[in-house]
Amino acid sequence: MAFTYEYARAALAVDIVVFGLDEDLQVLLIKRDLEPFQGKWALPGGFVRLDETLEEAARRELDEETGVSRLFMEQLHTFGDLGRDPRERVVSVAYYALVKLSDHRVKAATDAREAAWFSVDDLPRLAFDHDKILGAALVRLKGKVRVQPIGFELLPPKFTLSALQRLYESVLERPLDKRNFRKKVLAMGFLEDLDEVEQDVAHRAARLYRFDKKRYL
Amino acid sequence: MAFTYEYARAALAVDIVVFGLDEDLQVLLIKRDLEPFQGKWALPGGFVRLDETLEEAARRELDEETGVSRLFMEQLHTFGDLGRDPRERVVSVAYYALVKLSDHRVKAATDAREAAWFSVDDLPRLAFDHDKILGAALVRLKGKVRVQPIGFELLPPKFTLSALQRLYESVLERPLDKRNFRKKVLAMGFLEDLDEVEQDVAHRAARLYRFDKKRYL
DNA sequence: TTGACATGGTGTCCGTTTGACACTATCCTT
DNA sequence: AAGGATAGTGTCAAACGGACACCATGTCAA
Repeated sequence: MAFTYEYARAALAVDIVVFGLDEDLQVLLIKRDLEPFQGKWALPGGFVRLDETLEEAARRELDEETGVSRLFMEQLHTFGDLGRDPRERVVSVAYYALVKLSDHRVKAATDAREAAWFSVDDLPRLAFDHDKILGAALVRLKGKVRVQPIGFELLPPKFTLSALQRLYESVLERPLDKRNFRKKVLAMGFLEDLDEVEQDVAHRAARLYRFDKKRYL
Repeated sequence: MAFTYEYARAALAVDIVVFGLDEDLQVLLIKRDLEPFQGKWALPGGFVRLDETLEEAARRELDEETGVSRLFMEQLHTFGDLGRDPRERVVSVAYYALVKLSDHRVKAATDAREAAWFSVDDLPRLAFDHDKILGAALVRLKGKVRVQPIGFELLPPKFTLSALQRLYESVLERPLDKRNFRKKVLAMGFLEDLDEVEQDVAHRAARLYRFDKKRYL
């Protein structure tokens, strides 16, 4: 089946920058199995179908290519420069997403398509203009984390204040003062103290907290 | 001439929210001369050609439809919901722009296409999902103006501190304290005192200032 | 000419926020 | 029992933000 239009049309794609947290901040990439850029690492993504919204397309492609689903996702920017795809004009709506790595690490690695997590400090050259997209996503994440508590999307349901601080330090790329950090996040009032401590650690166990969405709103 | 593709493609458009400042904050709209929504007011915009970037398309459409050119413009968000255009699937990349109304008021009014400035406090119902786009642009403008001195794009080259304050009050939709405002903007250090005063006013003349881009950077 | 009117221009105080800074507590391991 | 690792805790000073009122200057009209 073919589709014919009076004027030439660009192809419309979505690309997704998926952030996860391990020791440091990670990004999910897939290895391209087709030309162009065959064998290169790229952001997961693909073409938008006519019967799905842009965000639906992003979620579908991400699930198909990496098995990752059910995550926080937001539109980032639309990239439409000429020549960003060597085949033809492709305009790509980029999204960024945050996932709890604990939920998703294995799935991504065992999927048919080769997908892997990379530290943002040690990235390969990416296909297309995906370096640029990833850079924009990092800038956005840094800006966002200052004003909205989106960081919790990256952590398991129960976490320690130290883990939360490491997350913020990874995203902001600078050390934070422990006392000031704790003072501040506790003053925000949307952390619920679970009255539990972590298990099986080789040192004093830290208290566990949970993000209380109701209190945040 | 016709163009044929293996898969169905959405049409790609741009829409532009142009802000100007008069007594209060204004938006530039055009009256649609074709179906759908014939006779309704809408944001200027149109389809993207394959040989131009998204921003080029936005500037071209704006110039064609309203005569407005050479302005500050930034990408806002991409709107791609199903059914937002009753004819077919259209994905629109929205931009917002700021202009000095003094430069542009007449041109827009005398252009062949019916274009007009509307106060943001007194807007008609717009065609398509343009209400939603305009709402998003207002939210963005409010957020942006707090952290970046973009407001100067809306004023003539020489302006008084009162004019600057009225601009901020229009954008933020709340009154600001005169002394605190002056303290703050002068402390920022990118206003150049021109040692001139306004002319032909029926009261004490105010000093004129200029935005000093070098000092800002 | 003078008084009314409209807008310009100026400083202080207080409460909050931010950032710098160091030591003791607890639990596990050897 | 000692050492190692991380948890947890408070104070002070500077910067910032918001509330608040009066005199100055120029035009216009009586």
